[in-house]
Amino acid sequence: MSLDATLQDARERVLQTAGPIFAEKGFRDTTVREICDRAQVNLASVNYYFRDKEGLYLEVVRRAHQGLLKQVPTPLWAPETPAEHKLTDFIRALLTRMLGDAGAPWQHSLMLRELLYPTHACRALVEDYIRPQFEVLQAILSELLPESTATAVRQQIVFSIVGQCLYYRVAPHVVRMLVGDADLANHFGVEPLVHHISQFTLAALGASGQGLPAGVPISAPKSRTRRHSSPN
Amino acid sequence: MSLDATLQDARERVLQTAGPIFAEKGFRDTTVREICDRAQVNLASVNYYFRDKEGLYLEVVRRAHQGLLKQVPTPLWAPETPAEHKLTDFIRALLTRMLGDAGAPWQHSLMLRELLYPTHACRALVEDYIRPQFEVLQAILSELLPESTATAVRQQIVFSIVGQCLYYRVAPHVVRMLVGDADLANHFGVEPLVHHISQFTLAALGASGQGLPAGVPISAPKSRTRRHSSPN
DNA sequence: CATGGTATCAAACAAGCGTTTGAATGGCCA
DNA sequence: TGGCCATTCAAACGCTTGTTTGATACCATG
Repeated sequence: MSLDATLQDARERVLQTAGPIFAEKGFRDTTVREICDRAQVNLASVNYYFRDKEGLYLEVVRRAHQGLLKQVPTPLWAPETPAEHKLTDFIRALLTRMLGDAGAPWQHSLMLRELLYPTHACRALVEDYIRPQFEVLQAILSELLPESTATAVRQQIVFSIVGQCLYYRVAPHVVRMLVGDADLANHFGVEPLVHHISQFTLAALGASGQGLPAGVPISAPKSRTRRHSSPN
Repeated sequence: MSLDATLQDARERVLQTAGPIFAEKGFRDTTVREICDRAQVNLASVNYYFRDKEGLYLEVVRRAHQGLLKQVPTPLWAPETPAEHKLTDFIRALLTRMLGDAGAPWQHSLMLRELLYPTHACRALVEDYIRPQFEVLQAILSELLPESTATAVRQQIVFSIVGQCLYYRVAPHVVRMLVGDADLANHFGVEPLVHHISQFTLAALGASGQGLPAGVPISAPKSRTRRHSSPN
């Protein structure tokens, strides 16, 4: 009930401290002692505020998941926006979040852990966060594909796009070891990858669907509406 | 005694038991007690044969890695084989190993863990197992692309192909939750995915992927026996 | 038989973990 | 002021973990 209550409450300090640690080390390798040390609260605080370690973890995941939703709202395009443009925007948003120069790197690490080795928090994550984006992308593809295209084929294409982007999140070490340093800097940053994956995907769609213009403008209209609501 | 000679040694039983457990639970969540219970050896065996738990883990990773190399040798095609054909074969091999109806599911789980959260065993894995395949795929692409194509672009395409396949290994839960059960069975098995990813990729490359004969079996692995060095 | 090295075993050890406890603290209202 | 409540704290508890120990069985060799 005071002004911001973020750095005041011990509860809040624990939550904010625990997030990055859980993301980096996973649930099991994270100790409540480390959390409490770094948050400068007493060892018993986790059990006092969150009942037990798992209670804290679930709350952290819930927060991270809310934070992602707030930070990356469903993008809105003007109705006359060409679908190729929307696709490129979508891919840019995806890659930006994955390689995260933005303010949310650890939330995605946590999410990736949940997807690979799901806990109780996984289902809500998929339904609330992943499925909406899955359907946005499907809608974009509907504009680029013949009407007759089967749903399953559209979904295969969605996974092909997401898979291309996710790879750089899953296996950054591999990329770093396989390509030279110079190429890494010049051709594997966010924008070069946006260019490649967009071109690659549009070319694939153009050949399988009806003939589409190959050239796609790679303009960068960052239409980020970043709302800031109360942390509740 | 003559059949395998593997079920005799306690050391061997520990190794074979530990593999799947490490793959499923990770290093930290696996207890030596569970391993020894399931292997029906004494609790002290891990320390007796492998010095400590990490010693056992490294040996397990080394074995898994060797097993993968043996099981999936570099495929050899007849020189006149069209590159599109090779690409489809390569993708089929990749997906088969990923979704593994074959005999090696847990080795890949272990590998995936290493890639995401690397330990000391990661570098060797990349150099010995991943890089060779990376270069095979690059060679195939060289046949499909103009001579003038930059190396970095070829590598981006390699990652686009691998990313598409890897997705079904990384996020099988997500796929299962997002698509209907009927579609899952009909369109997301190995062979439908081979078809989709091949077509998608070839279309992107500008080649006509249509009319390729499907159903080419993966070449049988060459049997190569290798005795491992004495425990020291 | 005696011997020495190898393998197996039950038992215990030491450390780290999550969690609990009970007292101390400090603000708020009657 | 005195009592109530939420919060903080140091300390300890109980359990699981990886690891070590010392005794015991096995077995080929002199």
